[in-house]
Amino acid sequence: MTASEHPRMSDVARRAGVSLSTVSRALRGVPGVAPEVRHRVEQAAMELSYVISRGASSLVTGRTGRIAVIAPFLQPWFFGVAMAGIYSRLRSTGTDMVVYEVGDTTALSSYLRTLPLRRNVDAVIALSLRPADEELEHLRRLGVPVVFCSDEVDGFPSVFIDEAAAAADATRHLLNLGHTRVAYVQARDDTGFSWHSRQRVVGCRKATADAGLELVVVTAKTGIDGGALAAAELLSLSDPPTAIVTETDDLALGVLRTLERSRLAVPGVMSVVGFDDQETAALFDLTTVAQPVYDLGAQAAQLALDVLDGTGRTDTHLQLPTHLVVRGTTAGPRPTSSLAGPSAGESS
Amino acid sequence: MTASEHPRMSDVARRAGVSLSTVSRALRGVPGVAPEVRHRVEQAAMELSYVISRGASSLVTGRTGRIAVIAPFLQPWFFGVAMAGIYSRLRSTGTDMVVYEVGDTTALSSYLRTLPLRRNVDAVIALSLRPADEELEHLRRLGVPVVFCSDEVDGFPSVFIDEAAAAADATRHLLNLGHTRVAYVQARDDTGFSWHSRQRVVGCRKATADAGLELVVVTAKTGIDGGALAAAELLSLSDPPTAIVTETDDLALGVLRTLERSRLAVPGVMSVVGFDDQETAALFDLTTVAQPVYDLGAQAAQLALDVLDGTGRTDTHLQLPTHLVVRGTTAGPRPTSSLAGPSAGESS
DNA sequence: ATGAAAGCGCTAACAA
DNA sequence: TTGTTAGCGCTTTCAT
Repeated sequence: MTASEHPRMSDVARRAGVSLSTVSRALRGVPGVAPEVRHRVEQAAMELSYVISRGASSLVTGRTGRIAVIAPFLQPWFFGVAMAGIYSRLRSTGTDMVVYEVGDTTALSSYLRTLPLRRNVDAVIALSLRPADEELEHLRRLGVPVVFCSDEVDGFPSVFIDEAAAAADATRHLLNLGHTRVAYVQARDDTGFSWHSRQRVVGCRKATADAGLELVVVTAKTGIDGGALAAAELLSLSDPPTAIVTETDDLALGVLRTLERSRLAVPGVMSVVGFDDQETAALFDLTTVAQPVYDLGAQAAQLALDVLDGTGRTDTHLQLPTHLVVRGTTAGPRPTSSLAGPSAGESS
Repeated sequence: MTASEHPRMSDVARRAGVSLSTVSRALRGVPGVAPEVRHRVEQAAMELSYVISRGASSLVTGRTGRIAVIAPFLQPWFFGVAMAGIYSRLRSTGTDMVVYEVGDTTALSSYLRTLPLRRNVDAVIALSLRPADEELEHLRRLGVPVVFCSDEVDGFPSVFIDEAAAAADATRHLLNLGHTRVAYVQARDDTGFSWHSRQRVVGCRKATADAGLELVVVTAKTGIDGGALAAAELLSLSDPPTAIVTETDDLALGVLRTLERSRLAVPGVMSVVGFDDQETAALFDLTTVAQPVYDLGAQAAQLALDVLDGTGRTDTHLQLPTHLVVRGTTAGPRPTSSLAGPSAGESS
């Protein structure tokens, strides 16, 4: 893409028989250009297949027309969906989306430290990512436009769900069904426990506490395999639970796998609730908490856009609704709640 | 991120007591700077938290330090994994990744048409996307650096698998098991049939033809639901197949769902083979063709990088290996191959 | 409504 | 080895 081959604004100016600044004005659609002239300029630009060099204009305007999305991972379901949501809003304004993966804490902080200085983007959307407090303080002081998506952060525009309440809903569903021994599978990755993670246990614990019960918590690596291991751990307890809530659908799928391999009927012997409601949840007939991930992304993008055009305020906190989707993996506990009994193998 | 607040190169120059160009040279690490001076400059830059404005330098160098990834969708498994692969290579060179979703043909061609003119990126990686022939010709003439990932295109660097051979492998596996009525579920989205799609049927058809058999082909919308519908269609045939190959794992999952709801044993009554080997394939014990998606992305990124630094050639075609992963959804057909018993056609 | 001129922050000759 | 001088392609006062 050798720069020399592209027509420049002066080429358009010459062809339209006007000055450089007139072309600039005409093409940007600012008022103060005679309609006839504007048309001539557009014509010329079209004939030359002229497209403006954003780099050059951002050098003077200070705006890049780009927004960064930073995420701990690129691969998991959540991020793909959220990005699709973000992109949907961005595309309509012609804003480009540049993506960074900041898997571990050091990558994140090093990104954030150089952020205000690299004028590579106009704003940042942090996807399910919470920087350390001192980083946040630093960003706040600098007044850097960062929008948090799927996390609520003081002093920054944020879009999120009520994690604790959603998790509590799921737990209460189980409690109302009559379960008295409920376990929670918490995910931890290399970054430690995410914000989600911490909020969701709190919600579950509150729900069980309100019922005068205790919550059994085990931690697991993220993903299906992590869930499978966690379930094995729970099953080896001296007094196993009769219901399991997991932090994500992936974990629930793993739990289901272990259960099936152990020939423990679901929901006969064990009830399972996930979180996310991704496509596979329906496939497995998994009861789960649905969260509007696409919208989370779209709204975050909107907030970022608002901040950029001055419409936005840093204290916009947007909470999106979740709802429990009850499917076939939850039911009341068996009268005799021992895990001993024989049980039919369940579906594949 | 107001530009005025950032320290500029001249600030560093003043602080280090050297000239602008010395700072430029020192910071870029080009030879011809006294070690002592270089150190002083780096020191000054650090103290000021100076970070270079890429926009300004790309204005003069003509290089943006950015690569575009264009994909038809952002959400599906394949794209997340491929992007993670791309990113892994890009990050090490400090190249930014800007992502565009060009779902339909018009979005794609309008992107490609303005591409050479918008100097926003140094190169483009097209993910599982094949432009129309005239677009390709146009790009070839312009000499635009485009790398095709998961597709083989003449005159452009490409990274891909042997789609036809992989699909043929899957089919032969079934044939060797003794199946004589094999069906293929082909995916079609709004863009029509992708390149994959066309290649994979060819492979299946060749395999069956070589065995003197016919291949039953049905088309389906992409995704789990599409697969479920396709399976229903196949089950309602007067002479249903005993084995089904699908274009993707997602489709296979849908097929499995319909089969399960129809109470048709897998692989007892029906064998199923997917394509991709994503995480859920193992969960469902699905026999499938594994393709190295992450590597596909990483290699494509490498080719793009190579083209940029002059190392690359436009005729680099890289074929990556696939392999059939045999799991539990495939077995020989039953002796009496009629689909007796509870029969076809249930949906949701 | 239009044009001329002065940069935006950097790199790349060219001198020294 | 270092500094000086032009621009890169635009936007933006300030005149006209």
